[in-house]
Amino acid sequence: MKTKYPDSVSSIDVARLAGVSQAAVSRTYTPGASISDKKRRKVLAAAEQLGYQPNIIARSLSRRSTRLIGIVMAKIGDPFYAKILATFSRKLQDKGYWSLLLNVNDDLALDDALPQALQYQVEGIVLTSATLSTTMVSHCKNLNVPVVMFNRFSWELDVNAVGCDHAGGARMLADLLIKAGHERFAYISGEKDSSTNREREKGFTERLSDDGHALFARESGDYSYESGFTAADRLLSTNGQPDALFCANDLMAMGAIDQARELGLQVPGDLSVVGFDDVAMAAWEQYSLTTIQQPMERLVSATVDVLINAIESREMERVIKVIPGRLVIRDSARLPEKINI
Amino acid sequence: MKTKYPDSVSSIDVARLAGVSQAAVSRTYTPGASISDKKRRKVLAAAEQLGYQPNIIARSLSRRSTRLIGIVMAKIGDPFYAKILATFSRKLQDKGYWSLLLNVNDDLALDDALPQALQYQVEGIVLTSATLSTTMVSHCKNLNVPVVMFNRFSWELDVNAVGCDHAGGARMLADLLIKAGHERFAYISGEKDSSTNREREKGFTERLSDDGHALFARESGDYSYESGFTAADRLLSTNGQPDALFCANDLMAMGAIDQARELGLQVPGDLSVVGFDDVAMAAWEQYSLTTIQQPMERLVSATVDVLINAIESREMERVIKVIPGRLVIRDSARLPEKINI
DNA sequence: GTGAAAGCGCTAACAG
DNA sequence: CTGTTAGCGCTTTCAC
Repeated sequence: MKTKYPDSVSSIDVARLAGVSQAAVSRTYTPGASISDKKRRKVLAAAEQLGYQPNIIARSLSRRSTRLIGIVMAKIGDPFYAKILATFSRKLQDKGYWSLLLNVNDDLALDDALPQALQYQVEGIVLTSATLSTTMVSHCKNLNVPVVMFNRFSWELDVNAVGCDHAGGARMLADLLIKAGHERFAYISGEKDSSTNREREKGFTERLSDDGHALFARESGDYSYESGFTAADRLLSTNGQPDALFCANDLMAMGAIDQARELGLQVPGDLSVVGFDDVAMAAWEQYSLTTIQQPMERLVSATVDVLINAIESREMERVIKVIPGRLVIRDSARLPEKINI
Repeated sequence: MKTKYPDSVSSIDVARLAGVSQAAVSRTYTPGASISDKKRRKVLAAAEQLGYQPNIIARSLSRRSTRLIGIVMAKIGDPFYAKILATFSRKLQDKGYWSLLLNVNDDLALDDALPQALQYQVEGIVLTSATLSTTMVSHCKNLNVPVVMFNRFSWELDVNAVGCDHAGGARMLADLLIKAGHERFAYISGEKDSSTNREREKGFTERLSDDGHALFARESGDYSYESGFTAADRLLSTNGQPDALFCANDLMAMGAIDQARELGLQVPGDLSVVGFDDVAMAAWEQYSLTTIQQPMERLVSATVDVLINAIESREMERVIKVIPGRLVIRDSARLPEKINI
C-alpha cells in the first residue's frame, strides 16, 4: 500500500531548506511566538517554495485543541434550519472555529452521532434538533465539552440553552387574534414532543384562556408544508369552522393557507392564519404571512457566545437565554379596528 | 493555564486498567487487527469503565487519514442548496466520512477557505459554488486531494465535475413552450457568470433558434425570489409582453408568478412560466410550477462516488458526469394540444 | 496473538 | 531569540 500523502511537506522539510531549526518554523506560524523577523522571512520563503501549510491535525493533537465545533441538525432541508446553519457556520468561522456537520436522522440517531463527534475532539456542540439523553449529557460533561441547545429547553437536563421565547411569541399572536375579534381559534401543532411545539401551544392557549377563550379545534402536523395542508383539510371541511388558525410554524401555515383557498375560503376574509418563524417565504405575495420573527442573528450570536465562552473560560455554570421574538404583521390575519398593539 | 482535557482518558489508561499492552487496546479498535477475543473483552470492559473513546485526531495523524470531506458552499439558505447539503452529509456519513462545512461568502472567499480546509487534511473537497482558481487546482493536485465540482463545469480547469444537464433541461422546457404554441419567449437569468446560468440560457435559446424563434426579452436576476419578482416587473410592464417565461431557477419563477398575478395576469392563461430545479415549493398549490427536476439523489450519489473513488483508489484521471434532468409538468405553463412530449 | 518501539507533524517547556 | 527535547494519542512494523 502506498503512503497516503507522498507529497506532503512537513515543517522539517521547510526547516531544512531554510537552514533553521524545526521549532523556528513552528514559531513563525504561532502568533505571538518570539522569532526574529529575519528568520521568519527565511522560513516563509522556504515554505512558499515548498508549498508548505501547517498540519492542523498535528497541531490539534499537540495543542489539544481542534477548533472544531459539532453542529447537530436534522431537517437541514427545512428553510428555517438551513438559514440557521448558514448563520452558525458563518459566525463560527468569524471566530476561527470550524463546523463539523452532523446530520442526524433515523439512520444516524443523536446518541450514535454524538460519540463520533466527540471522538473528533470537537470543542463544543450545538444542538439544533432532538434533545440529549442524560447519559450523553454526563458524557459531554466528563469530557468537558460544552453543549448548547438551540431553540429547545429542558429543565431536567443540565445543559445550556438559548432560544426564542416561543410561548411569548405565541401569546402575542393569540392577543392579536383576540383583539381582532376572532371567536373560534384553531391550532395546528408541530411534532408533538418537540419543546418548541409545547411552548408555542402553551403560550397560545394560555393567552386564549386569559380572555375566556378555549381552543376550538386542534390538529397535529409535523412542521412540514404538507402536514399543514392536510391538517387544514381536516380542520376546515368539518361543520363548525374556526375563524382563526395558528400554525406552529410558517411552513404549515402556508400549507394551511393553500388548503383554505383550495376549499374556496378567503384568507383572511373567512379565516385568519398566523405562523411562526418568519422564513423568507412568509413575506412572499401569495402568503404575506403574519408571524413571529425569530431574531436569527441574535439567537445565533447568543448561542455562539455562550458556547465559545464556555470553551474558552472553561466556565461550567449553566446558562439559559431566552430571546423575545417580534410580531410581524402582514396580511394573512384580520386586524383589530384600531391598531395599537 | 490548566490543561485542556484534564479528564481525557487515553489508550494507555485503558491498557493499564485492563492489564494489557497499549497496542492491544489499539488493536481492539482496529477492525481486522489480530487480537484474541479474551483480550479484546478485557479491553472493552476497561474502556467502558473509564469511558474511553479513541481519539480520532491522534488516529488521523498516525494513519494519515482524517475521513474528513470539505464541503464548500455559498447560499446555504437557498432551499435547493440546503437540500443538497443535507443529502451530501447523509451520504458521506453513510460511507464513514464527515463533513467539514465551509461557508463561503464575501467575508470568506473560496481562495481563503480552501487552504484552511486543506490544513485540516480533508481527504476530498466538494465544491457547490464558485469555481476554483487555477492555482488552487494545482494546490489540491500537489496535495493529492481530489476535488469534484457539483453542478458547475469548466473545460479549462482540470477538475472532476458532476452535474445536471442544464442545457438539455432548458432545451426540454423550450421545446414544451414552443409546442404549446407560444410566440414571445423571455428569459430571466441567474447570476450572469455562473456556469449553470450560461448553460441554461444556451440550451434554451438554442432550442428556440432551432425552431426559428429568438429570445423576445431578457432580464437579469440573481436566483433569488426577489430578483425574479422585480425582473418580471420590468419584463411585464413594458408594451409588448412575452407569453412564455423561463426563469433560471424555481425561486425566481415563483417571484415572477407572484409579480405577474400582481399585475393582473393569469398564469398560465396570459403567461406561461417555467423554472428549473424542482424545489419542494414548486409543487405547492399556489405555484404548481412546471420545471426541470434535478435528480438530487443521483447527482449527489454520483458526486460522492467520484470523490470517494478518487480518494480510495488514488486515481487521478479526470471524470466528468452529466446527468439528465426530468421534465415535471404542472400547471404554470400552457400545454400543447396533443401531449406527446 | 502479543509487546516494545519507532514514528505521524507539531507545540511547548527548557536551557542557553 | 533560538535549538534541543519531550511529549500529544494512536498505529504499525518487527521480533518473539
